[in-house]
Amino acid sequence: MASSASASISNSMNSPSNFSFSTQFMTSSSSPSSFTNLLSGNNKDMDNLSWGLYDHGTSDRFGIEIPNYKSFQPLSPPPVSPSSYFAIPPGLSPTELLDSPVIFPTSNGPASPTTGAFAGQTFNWRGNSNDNQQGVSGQEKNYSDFSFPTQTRPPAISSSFFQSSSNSVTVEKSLKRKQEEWNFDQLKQTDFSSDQKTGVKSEFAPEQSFSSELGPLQANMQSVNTAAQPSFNQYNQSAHYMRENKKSDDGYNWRKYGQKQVKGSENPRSYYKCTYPNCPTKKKVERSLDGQITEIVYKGSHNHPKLQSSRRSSSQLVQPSGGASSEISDQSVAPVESSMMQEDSSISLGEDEFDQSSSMNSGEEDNANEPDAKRWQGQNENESILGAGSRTVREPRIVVQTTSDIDILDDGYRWRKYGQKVVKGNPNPRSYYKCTSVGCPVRKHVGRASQDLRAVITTYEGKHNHDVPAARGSGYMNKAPSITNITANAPIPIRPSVMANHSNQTSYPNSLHGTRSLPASGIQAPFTLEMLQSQGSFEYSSFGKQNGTYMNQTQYSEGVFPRAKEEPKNDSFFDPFLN
DNA sequence: CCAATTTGACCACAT
DNA sequence: TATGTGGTCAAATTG
Repeated sequence: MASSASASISNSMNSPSNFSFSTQFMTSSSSPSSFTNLLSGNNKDMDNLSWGLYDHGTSDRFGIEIPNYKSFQPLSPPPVSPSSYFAIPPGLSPTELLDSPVIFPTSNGPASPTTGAFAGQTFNWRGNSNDNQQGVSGQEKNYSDFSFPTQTRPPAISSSFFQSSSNSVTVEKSLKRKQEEWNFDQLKQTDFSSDQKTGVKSEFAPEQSFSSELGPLQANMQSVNTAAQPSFNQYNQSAHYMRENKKSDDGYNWRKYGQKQVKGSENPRSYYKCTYPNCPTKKKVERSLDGQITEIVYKGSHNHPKLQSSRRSSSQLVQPSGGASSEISDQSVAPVESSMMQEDSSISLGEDEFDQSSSMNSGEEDNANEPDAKRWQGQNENESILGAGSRTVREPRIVVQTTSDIDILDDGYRWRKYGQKVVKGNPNPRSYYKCTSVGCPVRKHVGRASQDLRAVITTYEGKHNHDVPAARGSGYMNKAPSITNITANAPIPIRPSVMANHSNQTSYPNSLHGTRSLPASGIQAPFTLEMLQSQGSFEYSSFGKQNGTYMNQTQYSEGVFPRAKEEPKNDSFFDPFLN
């Protein structure tokens, strides 16, 4: 077959919130379908995925369970307001939108894991108001996080809540590092903060994290509600966080089993294990000198429901049954989570996601950049680096890692890197990968957009002549974890509108398997790296993390949903956005 | 006294 | 193979 190329942009970027395509871009991609693919992959899937993403809803500190979605935020200040991405009527809170059945058909979508419906509540769209706040004062702006509260939405938790919470930032090391490379100035992102919990992703929050992080985020959310809301000073939050963390309000009980000063960071890293019997979940938490959590990385997923009350004492054990009394959401959520979060699956947000997706198996690119992440993250390098600068109170970035091999995960195919090159017009090296399946001609290029390092552009060339390889060992197809991974790869921005139409994708999170199986076969997208790149015009937008997310999704879609092109429906899906 | 945290040592992995 | 780094263990410490 003729090879077709599709390009996806992954979110490596943390871009700020906005994800906008410039008109140019739009136009350039003459074919709607192609564009759609891009978007579709991202958007739809992403959205859906996002739900899937939050594995856990751990919410650490605050006990609020909010799924985090990390979205990547474009480093560069979003030219466009988040709203541009999708407009939400002033009076209407994102949350509402999310909640709206119409918008998010639970059937498909990404219903919130917890509730089964989008938790609009969590939807924190922090728009502008928060943007500033996060605070980041100058250095970095927070990333807008986009979080969905998985759980129930406690009434208390409201959009407002989110906003406040938004302050917290989660930072991924990778991001940080990158940030260092980049100017923070560019970073300014609006935050929508999804990540409350940990904070905001201060540094870069390129990504929005979903998934497991969500849990933490949720926690944050909760905590925020309870405590922080008012002023949301970063510092306050941070302090608050600290306390909360100790409590392990993310809904799970954690036992600290180690602390270490890691190289490259002045911040001590603490290691925690879930106290639930046989639960493999661990998390690493880095705190800045002032006690603020700069980064949280989750590894593995909980194989049990989270504890119920948000404010459980730290010592409290997990209730096996899961449900807890207090929060309805928890119960509802728990099952989802458990299913979603399989042990291996890890979700990473932020660049990690990006990385995974983009780098595919090897994650080489990212890895190269982020050596540190190795173990936990394994191939996924999710680690976030706090830049030194990150210190302003940002919320930590939460990363969920999967223990399983990532390489398979990212798009379901295995890839072998066969080259790397710097192409004209883009200082960033493009890695070249080849499908490892015998006789399969498919290749892909992965590179970062010259304009925004955070943006990862993946171009597929050729069509797979085989099905998606079974996962190694666990087979991502089979395991939930893998799903998780997938999700991880594609943080999904939550866009209500989008979600509505895509039933297919919506289901995504939950039914990744199916999705993946779809097809590998085709590849498709009309976009090529060049196209994208050339388009300097396209921007990620304001959706804050969404952008990142968006990007991720795109990528995700690539691998996972190659056929996007083939499906017209998707196109329609985007129409609204396009307009 | 108990439980949780701290912290130095050890181990595994990558370079 | 040696070295460095991150992650984990487990005794000691603390509340």
